[in-house]
Amino acid sequence: MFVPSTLKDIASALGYSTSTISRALRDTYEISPETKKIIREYAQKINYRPNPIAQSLKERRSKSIGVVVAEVANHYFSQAINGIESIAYDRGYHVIITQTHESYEREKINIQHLASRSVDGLLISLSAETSDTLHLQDLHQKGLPMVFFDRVTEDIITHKVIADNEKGAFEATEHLIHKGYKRIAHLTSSAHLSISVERLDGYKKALAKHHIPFEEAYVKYCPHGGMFYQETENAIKELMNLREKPDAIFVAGDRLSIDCLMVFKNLNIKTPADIAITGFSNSDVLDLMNPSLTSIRQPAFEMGQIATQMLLKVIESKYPVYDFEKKVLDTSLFVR
Amino acid sequence: MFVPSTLKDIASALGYSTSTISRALRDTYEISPETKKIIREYAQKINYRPNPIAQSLKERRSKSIGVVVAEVANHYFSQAINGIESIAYDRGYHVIITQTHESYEREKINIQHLASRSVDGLLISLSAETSDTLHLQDLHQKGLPMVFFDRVTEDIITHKVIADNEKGAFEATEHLIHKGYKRIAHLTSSAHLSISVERLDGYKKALAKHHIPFEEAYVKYCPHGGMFYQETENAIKELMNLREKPDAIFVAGDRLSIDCLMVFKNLNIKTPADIAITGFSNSDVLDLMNPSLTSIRQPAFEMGQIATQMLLKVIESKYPVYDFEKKVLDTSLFVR
DNA sequence: AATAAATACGCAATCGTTGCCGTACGTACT
DNA sequence: AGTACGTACGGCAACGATTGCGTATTTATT
Repeated sequence: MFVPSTLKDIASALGYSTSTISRALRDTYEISPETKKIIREYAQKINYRPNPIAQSLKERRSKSIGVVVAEVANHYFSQAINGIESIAYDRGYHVIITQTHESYEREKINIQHLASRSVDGLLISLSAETSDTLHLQDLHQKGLPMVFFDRVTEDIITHKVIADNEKGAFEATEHLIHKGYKRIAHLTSSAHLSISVERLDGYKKALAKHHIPFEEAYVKYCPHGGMFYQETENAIKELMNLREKPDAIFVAGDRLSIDCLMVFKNLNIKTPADIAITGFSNSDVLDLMNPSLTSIRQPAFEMGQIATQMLLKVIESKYPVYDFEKKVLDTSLFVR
Repeated sequence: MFVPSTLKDIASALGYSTSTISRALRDTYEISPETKKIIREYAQKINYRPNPIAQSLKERRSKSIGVVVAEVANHYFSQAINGIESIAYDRGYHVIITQTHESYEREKINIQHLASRSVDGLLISLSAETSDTLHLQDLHQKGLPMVFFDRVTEDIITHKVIADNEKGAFEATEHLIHKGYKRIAHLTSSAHLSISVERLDGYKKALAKHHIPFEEAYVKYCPHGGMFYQETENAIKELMNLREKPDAIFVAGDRLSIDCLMVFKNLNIKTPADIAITGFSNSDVLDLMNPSLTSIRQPAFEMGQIATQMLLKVIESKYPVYDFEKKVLDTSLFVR
């Protein structure tokens, strides 16, 4: 079986105590240079690595951070993860990624697992199904550092990183208005997600600015964030069956936008002839898509980086942190 | 700071020894039902969770498996990961995902980290840059269970799961031949990757079957597996600058296929007018793409599942395993 | 020469959990 | 009454690494 060598192995091989080995390898001043040399060369030879499990137990930290996202197949999240890793690896932290697949239950399980596994902190983007955050409040109040990104909650006072969703949504909607569309629908994720609220606000503000009345019937929610294709298709069908059919739609989510294009294709809805569309998406293949999608892109990589920097600051702070920040990054509109 | 409660806390609160607490919670027969009840209720009340770090140290296993893939943004890999998780979670294992971004150095670091972090086993798909596998042979011979999927190596005798790459490549190439193309190029990842070799074989066989001579100049390699856009663009440019320009191209990789379409778009190469294309891809948005891509799809989810089942079988085997299997799954051709 | 200080290392406890061994008390049997 | 066994629990060591404290030996200081 797989059994790596330990300090004790080196100690008995070389005739020193484990303390001496440990100190030699950690370069403590009390060990003579010659002894250090002997020990280090031997350790090198047998390719000794300290057991991180034992270190975690001793030092009560694991030098690892847990990440909770909806799904890695989502371009926004995979880019954010790359940002997270870019910082974490540099600082000597390991990254443990978990997916909720937009399920509240899965989110609870994953977070519980990560917490009990002694991650030093958590980077969280809430699942679409999550409306109450008691499972997180509990951990937070016990002192587990956490930073939210993208899908945040007001229930927990900590660092947060989001895109300027309201502005992004405003621009996307206004873009449709400028193109001459007047009956603009809005397809979004579940209602309790922060991004849904903010993007709805931006949508409403754009309508208001241009004196277009807001129609409740034009707003469709997908409680599972588009995890089920049928959810999206039903929403679109309902919109298309309205007496006053919308002539455009603003979609508030990466997966949702793509799914929407799928629905259009399957239902043979032409765009922009039947209905025009803009949507949030970080996909890097949008340029290849037909129909094309004018998109709002979030700075996912930077968001991951900033969230990680914030988290590490809290983790490595010697004193409890009470001063938290909500960082809002700009979005960009790509007209296609 | 975040400090969860321990057996000792319960013990001193209730006046028992830690051994008794431990046994009561693990439902050992030597503890009286009444004592068990008291202890369990208290544990429930304070929401006690055993510390997995301590358990790992004691039991010399972590109930977690490490996954090494090129990048999660690749649809093939994200689907495989979903398959991996679906099995692992059911069996009580945690999944730690790492990305190589096709870098050999990163692969070494990640694997070393996972191994020393006491994962119970490894699911590996090699990076495009990896040509020697000494870092893995070492761990394997020390007894760390590992299963390869997709990008495998012959250097290590263990379970492997791959798609029928040769057949997939054969079908993709033959599809182009049936369409009437005769000068068929082949764009592939780095030459030492198993999938590259197998797909090249399939390509050659299809040519041979239809008496089309194999042209070395028609085969272009991307040593970094398409991680750099320029690599792909240069390869395409070289093909298009040949005296006898190819009239079709078979692309052997998910990322590469998409990148190829990008290059076509950027260089204003029309397909199929200028050049026809087929490629390996597990993207689920291919139907939305323009130009469209006839694709060979691998059963990624199943591959992840099977690899995980194999790995768990080795991990949980009481005796050393010497009988290994190479499972080959069928691919499917989607004509677009 | 006597004392102080520096050098170089070992011992043992600790992190949280588990498991082997021991034992006090009670019950049953010959 | 004496032996045997079962019940219900406690003590202790161990997993691997770290660290405060102790100490033997050498070197420096007055």
